[in-house]
Amino acid sequence: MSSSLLEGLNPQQLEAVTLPRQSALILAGAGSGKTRVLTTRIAWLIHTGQVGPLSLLAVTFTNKAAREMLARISAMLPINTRGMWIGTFHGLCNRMLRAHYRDAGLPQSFQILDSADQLSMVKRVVKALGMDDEKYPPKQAQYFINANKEAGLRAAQVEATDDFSRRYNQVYAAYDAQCNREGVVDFAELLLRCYELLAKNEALRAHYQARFRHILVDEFQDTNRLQYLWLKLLAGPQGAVFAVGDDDQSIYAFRGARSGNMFDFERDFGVQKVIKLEQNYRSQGNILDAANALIRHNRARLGKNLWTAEGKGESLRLYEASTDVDEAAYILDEVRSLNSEGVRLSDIALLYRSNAQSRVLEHALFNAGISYRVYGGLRFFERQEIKHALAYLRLTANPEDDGAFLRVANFPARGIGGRTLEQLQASAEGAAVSLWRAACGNAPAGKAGTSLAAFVRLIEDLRAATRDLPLPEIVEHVIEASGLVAHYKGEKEGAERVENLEELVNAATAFAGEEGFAIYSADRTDGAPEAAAASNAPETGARRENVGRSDALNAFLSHAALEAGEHQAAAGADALQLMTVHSAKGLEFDTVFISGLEEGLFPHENSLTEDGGLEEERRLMYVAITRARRRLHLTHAQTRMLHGHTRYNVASRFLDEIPAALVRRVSASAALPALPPSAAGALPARAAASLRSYTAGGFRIGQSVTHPKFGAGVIVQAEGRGADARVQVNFRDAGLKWLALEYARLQAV
DNA sequence: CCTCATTGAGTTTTT
DNA sequence: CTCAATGAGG
Repeated sequence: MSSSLLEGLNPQQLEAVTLPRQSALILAGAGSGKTRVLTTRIAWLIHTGQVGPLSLLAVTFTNKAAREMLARISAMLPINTRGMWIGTFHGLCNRMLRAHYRDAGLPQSFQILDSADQLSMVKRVVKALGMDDEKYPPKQAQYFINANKEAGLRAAQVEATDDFSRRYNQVYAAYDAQCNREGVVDFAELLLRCYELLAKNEALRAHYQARFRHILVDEFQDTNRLQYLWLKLLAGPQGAVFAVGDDDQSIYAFRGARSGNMFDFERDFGVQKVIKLEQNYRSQGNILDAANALIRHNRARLGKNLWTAEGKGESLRLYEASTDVDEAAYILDEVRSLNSEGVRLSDIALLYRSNAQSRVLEHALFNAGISYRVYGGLRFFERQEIKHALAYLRLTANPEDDGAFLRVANFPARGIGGRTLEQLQASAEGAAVSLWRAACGNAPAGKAGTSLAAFVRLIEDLRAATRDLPLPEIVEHVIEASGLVAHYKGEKEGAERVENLEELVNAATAFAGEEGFAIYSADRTDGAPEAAAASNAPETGARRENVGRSDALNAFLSHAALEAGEHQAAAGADALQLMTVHSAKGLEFDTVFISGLEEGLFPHENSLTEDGGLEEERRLMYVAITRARRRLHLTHAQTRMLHGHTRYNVASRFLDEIPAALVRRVSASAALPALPPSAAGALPARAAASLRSYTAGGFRIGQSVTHPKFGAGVIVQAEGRGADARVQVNFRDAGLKWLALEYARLQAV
């Protein structure tokens, strides 16, 4: 099997896989075999004896990508991947911090806050500072904190110039102080803390720099500043970083990703070799041509052109719907006929720019009885009942966790009201201690004090009773003894929640039994340096079966925070796939529908005011197009219901950027009766009825028009008659304008 | 403490 | 329009 490792690679892939030890940038276009190159290189490095499995580090953005990488490596090499440093940025940082918690200034059982936990902590801090949460929304403060952490800045280093940033920075400082008191870290903190650990601890830095002879990075275009700095520090001056990315698929600038890191990387790491992977193994020619033509309109590019050895394939299809409902009907018909031709539903994707668009589509599919699956719902570990159970578990691991305390102190209800908690918070703040300590110490007299004491006793009992239990039994005991299960059993719609709680026990069982364990546990088997070894728990070198209760529980809680689970429970076997373009990244389908291709929607109107926003939208469109293997349908609607109002949209400029020769315009599907060609005639009866309000000039609301100066647009409002008649036109490029019909030389399209 | 009503916001999202 | 979050009242 090993001799066949390199078989079937094209020359560029082969060169990338077998590159000598040096920093290199691999520009890997969509569908060019990026993951294959990455995993084959790892397998090749190990197989040829250039590096041991424990001396390389590979980092991804999602757990899914990390799992896939591990699975592919196991398939290529007969080695045990357990213990290898392959994971997400956050997962790897967590692992390092667990191993060196003392050097990092963290308690051994530090807990991880997810975004919701973080927001509630920020709210508490804003309140404690006596700030007006209307004027300074906690959400904004949270954004401020994360943006600065991701830029590598602590509150003391932030240059606050205006009043708002000064106030938010105050929140940042207080928030960090509170996190330290409670022994909790947010996602960005995992990275920043790990970065600082390596930056200030020379022995540790030297150890890891020497250890990780090869560092491989997936989706490099999505790295933020802090991740880049972390990589640089970890690699060191002698490091070899193999970065794989595609600047054309950078669609997360809005959350801090800097595709500019690719330029910096070439400079900072003295990159000698930039390899472009441009042969695409996924899509047929017409689809690739469309993608290439579109993305050529972007200026900020490293430059790359995809090609395929396959034929041109089918033309793209463009359908202009009258309404969003009509658009859904078209898609439905096409899906039906494809399905009857033998295309599996799960091989068809329905993509849209924003989640709100899925509603109409779902409605149509539901009524037609077509099974579908929507990505992007509540995830398992984010469910209320699961968060409650985790809060109890967290309190048994670390009672100083105020967030967990507040979440369950009165859930299930046990007579600890808002008033009691307020008093407790005040006394905790006064003494600069956690709520737990405040509750243990000077519990107020009376009924409130009794309830608090009972809660304290409950947590202590949970702790004592689970001390020597294996992980699944800890979880089982806690969901029962906390009263959660009983509470939900008593609720009329609580059956599903009880099931989820039981599922949590199963999750713990699965977790304890598999390798996920190693990823989140402190790393004890790979000889960290003195400074580090000293900070490890006494049982250095312990085997997995000896790992203590707190380790197993901490690992499981980390897992819960860092891997919130599938977006939705896997539905029936064969279902149509509905998702936003963002969540489609990395996936591929036989047939893809991109819906809502309208100005204002895609590109989204908010993006137009942002710096580089339009180019990011175009990259997003590029990602959408390149998901398709054989068939690509593009649809837009003249009229769409959004936020309770009808909007009249112009076709997306992206449609104009695709060469007409690649596209076949289709009118309503063959399954529907043929319609007259005129725009008004093509409207379904109910839509036409609602639009039949003609203005004096003979123009109609919803009609497409052109103006000699402003170009293409759609009439969205009309008023007045005769010489006073005015219409409001939504121009694709010029935006909304009121025009007097007497003067404006408007033309119907 | 729970329920009902009002209010407001409404791109994209992983960790 | 529709969902989530907050606040008043039983």
